[in-house]
Amino acid sequence: MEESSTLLKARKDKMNELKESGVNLYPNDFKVSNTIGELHQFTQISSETLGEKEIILGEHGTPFSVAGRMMAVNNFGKSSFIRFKDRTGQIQAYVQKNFVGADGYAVFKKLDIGDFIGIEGPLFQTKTGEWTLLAKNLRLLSKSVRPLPEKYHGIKDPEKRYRQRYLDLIMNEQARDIFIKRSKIVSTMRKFFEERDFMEVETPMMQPLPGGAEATPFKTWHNALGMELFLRIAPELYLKRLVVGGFEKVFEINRNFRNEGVSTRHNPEFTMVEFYQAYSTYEDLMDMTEEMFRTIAMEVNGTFQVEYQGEVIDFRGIDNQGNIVKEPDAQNGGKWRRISMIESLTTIGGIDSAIIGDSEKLLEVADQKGIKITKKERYGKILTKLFDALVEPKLIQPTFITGYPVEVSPLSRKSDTNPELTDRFELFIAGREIANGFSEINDPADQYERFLQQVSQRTEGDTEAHIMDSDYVEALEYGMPPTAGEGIGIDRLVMLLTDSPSIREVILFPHMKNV
RNA sequence: GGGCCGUUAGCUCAAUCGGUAGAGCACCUGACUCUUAAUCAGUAGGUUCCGCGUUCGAUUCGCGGACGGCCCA
Repeated sequence: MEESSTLLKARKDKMNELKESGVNLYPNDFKVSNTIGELHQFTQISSETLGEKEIILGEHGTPFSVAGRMMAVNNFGKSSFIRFKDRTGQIQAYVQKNFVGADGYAVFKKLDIGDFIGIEGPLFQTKTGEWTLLAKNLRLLSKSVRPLPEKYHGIKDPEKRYRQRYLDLIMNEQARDIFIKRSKIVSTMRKFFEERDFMEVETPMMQPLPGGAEATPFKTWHNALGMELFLRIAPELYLKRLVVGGFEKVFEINRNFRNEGVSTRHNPEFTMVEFYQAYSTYEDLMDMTEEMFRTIAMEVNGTFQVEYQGEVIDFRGIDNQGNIVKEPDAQNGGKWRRISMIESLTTIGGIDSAIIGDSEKLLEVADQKGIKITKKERYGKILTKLFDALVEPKLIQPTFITGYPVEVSPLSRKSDTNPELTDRFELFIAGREIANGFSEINDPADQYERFLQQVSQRTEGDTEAHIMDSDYVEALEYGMPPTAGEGIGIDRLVMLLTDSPSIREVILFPHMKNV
């Protein structure tokens, strides 16, 4: 309220006049009978059954009682058209001195765009046929002191839109739609898990040892316990402790925190779903992921295809003959492409299959192509970095990459056929990683060895390598059923399904520097 | 972290070669009882992101900084 402009002053003057004439600026006793969306439904019915020009009443034969924010006014002296909106939509109202009375109209004329109002009255059609709420009574429900952005151009400055997201939501329909869709995506996903007998759980966001991913954590401090805590980088190790405990199907949808830079694809806090299912493998999860994405796409967009930044992404998949399944349902669709990392490097990344097993030669290729890999990296890391640079950006249609090297997969079960590789996949869509899943290590001795390897990588300078979690190894020693688990980046999924180029468009309050 | 671009009225944007900073919407006053980016007349509104420098004179040129956007790492 410290800001003093002529605009604010003008509004406050009018506010004071209203107050002095006995108007409560912030009453709390107005009862709403219908949303604006419901009014539009009424008008559709009445146009068919009653014909035009009929004045229609609410369900019980009484006038409607509707509330919303005033967005525009066309004033004609003794009558005015206004537009106002609630969460379900916008409608026009007609305010006429004859109906609301001289005093009521005088109050109305002191209101501003942005004020919340309540209107009681029936619906009628104007000359142009537009169904309009006829104000028999109009009340101020909440005063807006600051002027809204311009009605036609709205608010565009991205910085302002993110810092003052409420203005973005008031003015920009597209912004609203993205977050409505986001909510629907999450609820559809939740329903998907519940229908399959998964149980939703919440595990610690503050952890004494950060684990379950390779990332730098945020640190914090617990005063009473006198101990350092880390904001979690993943819930993985806690969720698997729950599988040990007998919760055989669990999922958690929540925030993770990674202490890294911000970009169009990274926000320091982001939302993931992680889920674990006993007695299944990473291959089962690939099937389930296809079904889940189809279910969500259909529920949210009404189609199995989505256009993302000019590319049509197709979730339908292919049948046994290699043809796109023309009319799948969510369950009975085709499979997405599944290809091993090594195969993808030769067929998509263009690396000669003769040198794919030779670290030295691979480093030469990396150097030629300007991909920075330090000379002492192990084979598995070299493959992964080449993959990131040469293959990942080309994976536009949904593609599962399998056969991840052991070195980069410290929590994934080793393949029975090749102990250098793991039973793991990552899902790529539109050139970016969107999910990561694998059969879990449940041999405590193997897990212990993997942690040891990570610890030695850490001492060699890899600050993101995993740290030893002996408490977790102990949990495995009690026995964990054979299990597969997966994580899906919700923000990236929302970006995909809403055609958003930046992660900031799908996070309500993206992280910004202090001004 | 690096490169490029941006920051001007509440909002969306102009401002020629360095010469008194403008428009539309919003606001305010007035007219108008079917408008819908209403219309008409009038009024008012500025730390040109911040600092330093060059210059008779800086929104404009230079340097430094803040914040943001895009790209790269």
